[in-house]
Amino acid sequence: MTKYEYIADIIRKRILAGEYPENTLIPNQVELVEEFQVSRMTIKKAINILMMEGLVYSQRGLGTTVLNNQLPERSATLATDYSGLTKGLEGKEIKTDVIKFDVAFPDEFIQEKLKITAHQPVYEIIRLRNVENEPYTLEHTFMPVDLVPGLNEEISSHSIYSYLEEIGIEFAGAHRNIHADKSTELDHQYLDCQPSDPVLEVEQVVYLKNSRPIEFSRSRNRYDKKSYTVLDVM
Amino acid sequence: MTKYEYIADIIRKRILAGEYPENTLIPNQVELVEEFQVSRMTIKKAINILMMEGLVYSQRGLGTTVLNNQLPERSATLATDYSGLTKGLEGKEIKTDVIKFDVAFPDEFIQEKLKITAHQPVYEIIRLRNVENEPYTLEHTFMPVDLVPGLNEEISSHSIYSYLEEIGIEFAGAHRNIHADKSTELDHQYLDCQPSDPVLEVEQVVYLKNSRPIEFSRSRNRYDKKSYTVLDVM
DNA sequence: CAGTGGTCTAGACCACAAG
DNA sequence: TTGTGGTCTAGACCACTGG
Repeated sequence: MTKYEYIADIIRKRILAGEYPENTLIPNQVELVEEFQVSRMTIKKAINILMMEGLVYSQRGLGTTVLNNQLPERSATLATDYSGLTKGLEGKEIKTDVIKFDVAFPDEFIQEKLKITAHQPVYEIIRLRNVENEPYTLEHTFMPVDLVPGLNEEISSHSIYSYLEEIGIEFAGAHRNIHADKSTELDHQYLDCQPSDPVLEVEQVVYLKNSRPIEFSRSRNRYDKKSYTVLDVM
Repeated sequence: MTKYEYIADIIRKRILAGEYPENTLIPNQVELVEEFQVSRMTIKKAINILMMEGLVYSQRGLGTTVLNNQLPERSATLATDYSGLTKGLEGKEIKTDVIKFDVAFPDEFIQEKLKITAHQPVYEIIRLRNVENEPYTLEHTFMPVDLVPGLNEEISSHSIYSYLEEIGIEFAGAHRNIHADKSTELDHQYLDCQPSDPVLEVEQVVYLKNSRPIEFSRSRNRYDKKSYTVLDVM
């Protein structure tokens, strides 16, 4: 844990606890320098984190203001949440049905997305994630076999991402595309939705630290159960 | 223009020009310090910008790698684009029909979103944006009157955001929620879509630098014409 | 004007990857 | 071990806000 992360954590707690109330200024950077006994650059970096989280906003000449407490809305998934399931679901019962688990050679589309050749096999996995016994997301995932040795149906039925973390795989980031679509036969069957219901589809490519794509997936969500939130700071 | 923005611009151009090819390392930070005659912190900040744009990725001990050229995909709107229309539409003919332009008192929902009281009037504007004579987005917008003096139907029929920039209004950021919905009567009428077609709805609150919300809007998009892309760097 | 945050420096030390 | 990027410092100057 770096100093600036540590300091950001403390200030965040103070904001959430109301110690620094909404629409007021937090102590200026010089005062924070004195409190934490660090350089101002370090304070600045800590505040930057909070600004990217949408908690505060800094203005030259004025100070740093606490914005309205942006708490998690309804069942929305933060766009920075890439494991597919919201952290807000912690504590709830999550059950995963593995509908398909296969190894096959990729078609051209998948080759392009995962930057691999036709001769490198991929896992093809379809999973239904249930939360509190209600269908939540239907995920269709492709991963290169050579990047994820030892993946199997048993692991898939729990959390693939926990497994990846265990074997020391580190992620660099993800590219997502979010759009609406008509529901298909498969959606009706598994998401338990009506033919007239739309779905929210999220396509993502997840990259490793070495810049290789490790996953291409499409997840389809009931339109009334899931949405995405994005926070832009300019 | 700060030094680090200037340097980021130059390095970005080199990457896009192929001078720093994909999947190769760019010169290390010490070399860049020598080339640009600045401190390493400044080089670091410049590289950070490119990393947030998804162009490069830095690893301790290794260097900074050029990632695959992430060019704009299909008709996707970048999530950091808050004016409602993609910059990729530049050069195309955009026509705006103002369907409703009213001033009224806000209901509770809008009061909450815009952080105002029931006695502060708001503009309520419904606009249809057409691109190349095809319906593109149906926007339903609320803005506090006191923040945007002099807004009228004529201005609304062009670009509200250009007007806001002209009168010197500065934005701090936006909160967006993206989800799918069934299409309504209004959608069928204006977006020229079928009753069975879903729509992609984006709700956003745009904040000013002084942290006041200036806009709450819902925009509804044909599911086959628009999507959102989000880039996460961890 | 005084006070704020934004940038920038020159140098230091550390964590990490690779040979 | 060497070279890389990540962090951190102490101080400086500047741009902007408000009175």
